[in-house]
Amino acid sequence: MSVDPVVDSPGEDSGRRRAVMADVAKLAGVSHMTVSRVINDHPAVSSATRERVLAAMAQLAYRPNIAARTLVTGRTRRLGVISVDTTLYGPASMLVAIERAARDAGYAVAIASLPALDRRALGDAVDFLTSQAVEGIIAITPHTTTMAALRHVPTGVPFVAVEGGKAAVPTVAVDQYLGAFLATRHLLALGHATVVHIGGPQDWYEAPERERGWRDALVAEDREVPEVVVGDWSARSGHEAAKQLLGIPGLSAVFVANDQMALGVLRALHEAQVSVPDDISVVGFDDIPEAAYFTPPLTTVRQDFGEVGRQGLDLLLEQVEGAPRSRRRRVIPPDLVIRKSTTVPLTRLDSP
Amino acid sequence: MSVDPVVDSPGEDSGRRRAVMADVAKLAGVSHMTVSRVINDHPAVSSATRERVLAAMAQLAYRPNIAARTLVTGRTRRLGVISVDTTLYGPASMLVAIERAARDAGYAVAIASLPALDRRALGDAVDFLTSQAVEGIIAITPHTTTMAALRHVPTGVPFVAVEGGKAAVPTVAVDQYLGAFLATRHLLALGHATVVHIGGPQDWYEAPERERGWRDALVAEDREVPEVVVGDWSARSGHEAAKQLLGIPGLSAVFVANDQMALGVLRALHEAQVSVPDDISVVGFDDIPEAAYFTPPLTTVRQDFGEVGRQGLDLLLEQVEGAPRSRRRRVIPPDLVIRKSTTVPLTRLDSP
DNA sequence: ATACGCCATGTTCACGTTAACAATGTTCGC
DNA sequence: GCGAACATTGTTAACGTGAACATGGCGTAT
Repeated sequence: MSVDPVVDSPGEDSGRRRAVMADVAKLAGVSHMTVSRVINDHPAVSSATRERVLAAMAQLAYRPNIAARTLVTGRTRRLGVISVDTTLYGPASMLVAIERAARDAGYAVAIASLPALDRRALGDAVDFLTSQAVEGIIAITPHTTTMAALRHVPTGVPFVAVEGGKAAVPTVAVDQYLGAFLATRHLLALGHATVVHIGGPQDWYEAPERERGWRDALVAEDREVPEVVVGDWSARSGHEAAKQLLGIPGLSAVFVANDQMALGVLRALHEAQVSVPDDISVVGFDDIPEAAYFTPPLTTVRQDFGEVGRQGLDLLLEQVEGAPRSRRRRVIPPDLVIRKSTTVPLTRLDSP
Repeated sequence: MSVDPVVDSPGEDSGRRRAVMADVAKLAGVSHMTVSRVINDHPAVSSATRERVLAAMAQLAYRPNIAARTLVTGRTRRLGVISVDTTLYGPASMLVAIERAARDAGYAVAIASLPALDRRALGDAVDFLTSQAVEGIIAITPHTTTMAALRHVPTGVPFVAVEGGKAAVPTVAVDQYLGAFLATRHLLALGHATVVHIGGPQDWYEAPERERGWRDALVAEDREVPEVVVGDWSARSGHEAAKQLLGIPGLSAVFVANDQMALGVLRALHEAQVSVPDDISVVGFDDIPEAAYFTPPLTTVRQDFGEVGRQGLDLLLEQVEGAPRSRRRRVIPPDLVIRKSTTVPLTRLDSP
């Protein structure tokens, strides 16, 4: 329990006041301007002087006052992230990736979570971050409502939406359509006559995209397109949706719009004594970390959320730093991860 | 595709430069000081003047320059959050709760994620946030290593650790010991002779605590204390641990240190044709949203992460705002959530 | 009627930094 | 050896806000 002697080391008068540039200057026997030059790596400082200044800075545990710097330079080097529900795996992953990349690029990240999904909440969040003087904002808002609200964001502050469909602002997103297409084609290639789809809530950008990919894959091979059952992304809703589907005669393959709902589906099928994949094949979407340990391990579509976050930051910095803005929309391809929840349908095994 | 006319409304000369206090003052025909008083709700402003100033502010879309304000007041109203892996459900939930509560209290939140779990990474993160002039820091670091590193945090900046055991700093945490005790006692009460424990990695604060609770519950009823098998929180490790346990004769109840590992356990048991709960009862820890939809729905210990986050913020603000600091450690009680993965053991049914 | 006090507002300054320009000393070319 | 270019350092002035103090006008108590 010894007293910690780190930092906050005594100034000359031990007056406890944080050292400022003038203090360093006095101790090093130079003007404050020379100290500023050392800090900003200005070339016009002799190495002898630089050493003296650095020593003084260390001795006083000097930290630059960023408020003063911001005031005079007009740059805050801060970015804002607006996010819906960072409890979800996707948004959480993107947030982490964004923060890492931002820090590497010398920016700090302030966050604002959305308490609701209406235009008002988005406006408040933008307002809040703007009042924090962020130089740019990344929104993780996979909802059509918030996407629409983006249209009303005050111009002037660089803005990027990740995982948010076609918007009035630059965007980075995983190709949901492609992922759904791949998943469905995988099931058809195994020999399933058609594929039932359990979709997500329609006010999320991903849901209609995934549905479209599924539908097009069926149409491309002239298959019947069954009715879509809609859930709300939760395991609970997947569980209920699956119970509805059990009555369908000949059902052998289900493409579920996310892994949580797929979990609910697996459970419902298990309860109904329906074997997966022998009786029914199931494909999910997202590849959450748990998916590989479902019963059975889930075939699903992996989205590289980290990459989405990094590219989103990249796109934002292009705007912030005024680089020649490249294309306004970047698309990340997903990967189909085949595990144990899909196989050849029984009907096909029966009649070769 | 019409041009958006919102905000950024034209200044008098449409010179595009952001309006400052002086501009508002001129337009309203007052001094900048009166504008400042209106902004800060100073009482000594006549309502007529106030109206005029507010109108001018609206017309110019004036936003106060927080850097200037910070410079003169010395207060940033910013807090920092350091977090391990916000991809995990617990940390993510706490982060959201902290941000909400902070914004409500008028503070902004900057984040710093830890790329590694050593003392160096923690030091860097603290350094980074300090350089951002945060007024306080909350660390979400459930590791004994980072906890130990907290000891070396520079004094002077208020600090709180959430979910981090006994530390050199004020702490808020769920009572892990109690949760484990409740879980184990529940199994014993059902009639199981003893309970096997699959523990978490020992360098996490929670792991030894949960193990201790489990052990004490067994000892309290004079039961045999089996060897602990250790996993790494992942479903994969739970799966492997369970395979090791299958050989144990008479095994009828398992207390797993988190829900993900419990998921792996459920899968391993399923693969081995062992019925849960009929052959073996399983209890998890955390109550992640998916737990209710495992096969079978998982009996587990719920932690109120939101509450931990809020209390953590509360504790931090006590320090920041210099209130009479209350106790330095707050403990949140967990809840046992009984679902379908636990029941009376077969042995007991056999011989009544 | 006058002085006192209070209310509303204005003036001046400081916060800590960087930009712009000024002022040294130093070296090099011819 | 002298002027010009250069390297190094210093001086001054912003940046936009809030604190502290100053000012003026008006009502009221005496």
